Amino acid sequence: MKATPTIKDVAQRAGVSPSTVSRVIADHPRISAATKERVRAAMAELNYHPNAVARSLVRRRTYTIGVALSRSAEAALANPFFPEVLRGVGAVARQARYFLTLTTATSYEDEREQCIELLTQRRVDGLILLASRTDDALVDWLAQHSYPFVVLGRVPGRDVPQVNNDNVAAARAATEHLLALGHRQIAFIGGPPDFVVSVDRLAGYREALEGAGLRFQDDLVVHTDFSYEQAYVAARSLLVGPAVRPTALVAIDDSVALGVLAAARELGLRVPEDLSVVGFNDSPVCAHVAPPLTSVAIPIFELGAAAARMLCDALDGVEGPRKILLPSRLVVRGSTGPAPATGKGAMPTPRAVEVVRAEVVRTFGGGYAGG
Amino acid sequence: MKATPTIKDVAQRAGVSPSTVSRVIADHPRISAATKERVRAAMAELNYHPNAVARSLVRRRTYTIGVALSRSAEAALANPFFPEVLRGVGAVARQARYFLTLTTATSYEDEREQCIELLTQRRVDGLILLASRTDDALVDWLAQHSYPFVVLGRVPGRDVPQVNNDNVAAARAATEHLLALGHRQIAFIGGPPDFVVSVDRLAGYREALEGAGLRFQDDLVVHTDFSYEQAYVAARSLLVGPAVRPTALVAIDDSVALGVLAAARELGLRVPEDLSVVGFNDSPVCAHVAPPLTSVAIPIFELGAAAARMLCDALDGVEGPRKILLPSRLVVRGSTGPAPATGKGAMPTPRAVEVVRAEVVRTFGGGYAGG
DNA sequence: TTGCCATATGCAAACGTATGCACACACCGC
DNA sequence: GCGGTGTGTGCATACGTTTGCATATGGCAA
Repeated sequence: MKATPTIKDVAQRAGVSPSTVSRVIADHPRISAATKERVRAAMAELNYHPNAVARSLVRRRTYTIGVALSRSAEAALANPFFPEVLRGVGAVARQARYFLTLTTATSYEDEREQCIELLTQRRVDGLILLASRTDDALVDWLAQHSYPFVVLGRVPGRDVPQVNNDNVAAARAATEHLLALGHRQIAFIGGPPDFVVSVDRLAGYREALEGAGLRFQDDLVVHTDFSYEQAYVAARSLLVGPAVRPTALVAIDDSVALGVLAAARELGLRVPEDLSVVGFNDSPVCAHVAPPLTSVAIPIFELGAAAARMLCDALDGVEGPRKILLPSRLVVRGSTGPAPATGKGAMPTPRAVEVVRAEVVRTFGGGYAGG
Repeated sequence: MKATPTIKDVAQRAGVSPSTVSRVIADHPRISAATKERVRAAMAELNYHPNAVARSLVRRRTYTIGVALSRSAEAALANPFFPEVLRGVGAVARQARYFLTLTTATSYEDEREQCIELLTQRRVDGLILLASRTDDALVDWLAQHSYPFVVLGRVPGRDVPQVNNDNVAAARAATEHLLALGHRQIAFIGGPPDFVVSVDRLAGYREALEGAGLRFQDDLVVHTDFSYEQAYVAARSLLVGPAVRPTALVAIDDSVALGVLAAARELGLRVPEDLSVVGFNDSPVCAHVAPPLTSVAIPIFELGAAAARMLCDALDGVEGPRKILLPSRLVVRGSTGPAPATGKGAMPTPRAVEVVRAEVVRTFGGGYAGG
C-alpha cells in the first residue's frame, strides 16, 4: 500500500493550490464550477480522503463526543439500558456528523480519570455521562472547568444540562396502579440509597401512598443493589418477616422483580393471586417469564437521543433546552392483579385491569424542558 | 476559561525550548534530571496536558481503535453479548493505552460506510468487527486495503486475523449432553442460514448425531431469526407437526430457548419431563426462569479481550497468533433431563446428570491459536 | 484610458506536537 | 594544546489541513 494521498497530491494533479482543494472540500461558493469538477475528479482518481486528525488540529474540533456509561451499576450486564441508550446517542450523533468515543472502566474513579483524560487531551468536544450517585465529583469538575457535557439522569441541586425520565411520576404511577387494584399493604424494594434513582422512585412510591391517605411504613421498605440475588434475599425478609405480609410490591428494577418472583415461588405464594409485583425498565424478558411481569417502560433510546441532541446543539452553538424530562409508560401484564380479599370484610377492588396477554399501556410523567 | 496552555507556554515558563518539553513528556534519557524536574513543575503549575490531536498528526497514530458491533443481529438488545464484548475489548485496550471509538448503525451498509470512514479519515489505527454473515464485503475491503483489523467470529475461507469460540464443539457438546440423557429425537432451531454461527452450530449438532450413529433428519431442523417471537412459532411447528415429536431440542440462542419454553408451556408439555431444552450464551436470565435453562456459556468477555489484544499487538508491532479459538462451557440446569420412557420398551437412560439448583459445568472446545 | 468592483485563486501563516541534526560544553587521555 | 567522546539542549522542519489576506483577471462605467 503506497502512502495515503494528501491534499497536496490532489492539488498537483488538478493543477491548483492546496487551498483551492480545501475550499472544494468545504464547497466554498467562490470556487468556479469548472475547478470544482476538476478537483473532484482528481480526488476520485487518487482515492483521496481528508485526514480527520489534521482537520481537527486546525479547526480545534474533533467532531467526536465521549460517552461514559459504565460508571453505574445500572449499566450492568443483564440490563438492556446500556446498548439501548448507546443506540439513541449514536443515531443522533451520526446524523449530526459526530463520532462516539466511549470509556470502559470498572471503577468510579477509573471512569472519572478516563473522562478527564478525554477532555484535557482534547480527544473529544464534549461528554455525555450517566450520573447515578447523589453526589458526583466528576460533574463538579466538568462544570467548574466549563467543558461541554450533558448528564443522563438527575443531579440534585446542581444546575447542569441534563436529560432524565420522571422517576418520581413513574414510581407514583406504579404504586397507584396497585392501589387501584385494592392493595393497601404495598412494599418497596429500592436500590442503594446514594443513587438518585433510588431516592426518586422511593419518593414517588411515598407520594402515591400519602395521596391515597395511607401511612408510609418504614418496615415495608428495603434497600438492596440491583441484583437478582440480593433481591431474592430482600424479598424473603419482607415476605416472611414478623410484620403483616404485603400483598403487593414495587421493585426498583426488573432484575429485582425477578428475584421477588423466585422468592415468592419458593414460599408457595402465587403471583398475582397472593402477591402482585411491578418492576422497572420493561426489559424484553418481562414478557417472557411466567407470569409476565408488569413493568414501567423507560424511554431509554429517547433518553440517549435527547442527550446527544442537547450536546450536539450546544457544541454547534444552537439554542435549546438545558433540561429535559421524559415520560414513562406503565405496561400492565400478568404479575399484578386484584388484592386478595382480607379476612375481615374484604377491601373493595375498584376496577380490574386487563391483565391477560394483551398489554395495557399507560403514559404519564414528563415535562420541565425549560431553557 | 483562558486558552489551554501549549507546549510553548510550558517551555517559556521553564526556561527551555519546546523540544525539551516534548522530550520530558516522552521521558527522554538525554534530558538531565534537573531540567526534567523544572519542566514538570511548570507543567503542573500551568495545568498543562498534551494535545492528543497534535500528537496524532505528527506520530501518525491516533491510539484509538474502532469497534463495530452493531452490524449483527446477535448484538440485539436482549443479548448480553454487546456490552460484555465491549467490556473485554475496553479492558485490554485501556491497558495498552488505546481509546475506543464505536460505530452505531442500523443497517449493514451503514455500518460498512462508517467503518470505511473511520479508517480512510485516519480517525482510528485499526478495527475490531463482529463478522456474522458467511460473506462479508467489508472484510474483503479491509484485507484488500491492508488496514489493521481483527474479526470477532469466523470468516470462512479467508485467512484474516480472527477470534472466535468453537461453535461446532459447543453445539456438539450440547447435543451430546442430550444424547447422554437418552434422547434420540433431538430437534434443532437455528438462526438465519447465512450466519456463520448458524452454520457452525448446525454442523456440531449434526456431528454429535452422526457420532452416536443417528441419522440427521431434515424435518427436525428449523431456521428462524434470533427472536423470541419467531422461535415461539418455530417451536410450535416442531412440536405439533406431523412428525414424531422430539423429546429434546437445541436452540441457537437463549432468547430462542425462551420462546421454546413458552410454546411448550402453551402446549401442556412439561420441561424437562416431556421436553428437554438447551440454549446458547448462558445469559443471566437463564438462572432466573422456570425451569432454569441449561445453556452453553460463551466466554464473551474473553473474546473481546483476545480480539483487542491481537489488534493492539499488531499495531504495536508485537508478534502473536493471528487466529484464536476459545472454549465454551456447558452449564446444566433444570431444563434438561432424562428422555421419557418410550412405549415400546424404553430407551436406557445412561446416567442422570444433576439438574437441580446446582449448576454442572463442563468445559470443551478451543484451539487453533497458531501464527 | 483609468478606476472600480466582482470573481476566482494563491500565499503564507497558523494549529500543537515530535524528531533528525547540529552544536555547546565538559571531561578525558595523550 | 589537541582530537575525541559523551552529555544535554536548541533549531528547523514536518505532520495535513484551514483561512485571512493579497492578488490576478475580466467586465464595465466614467
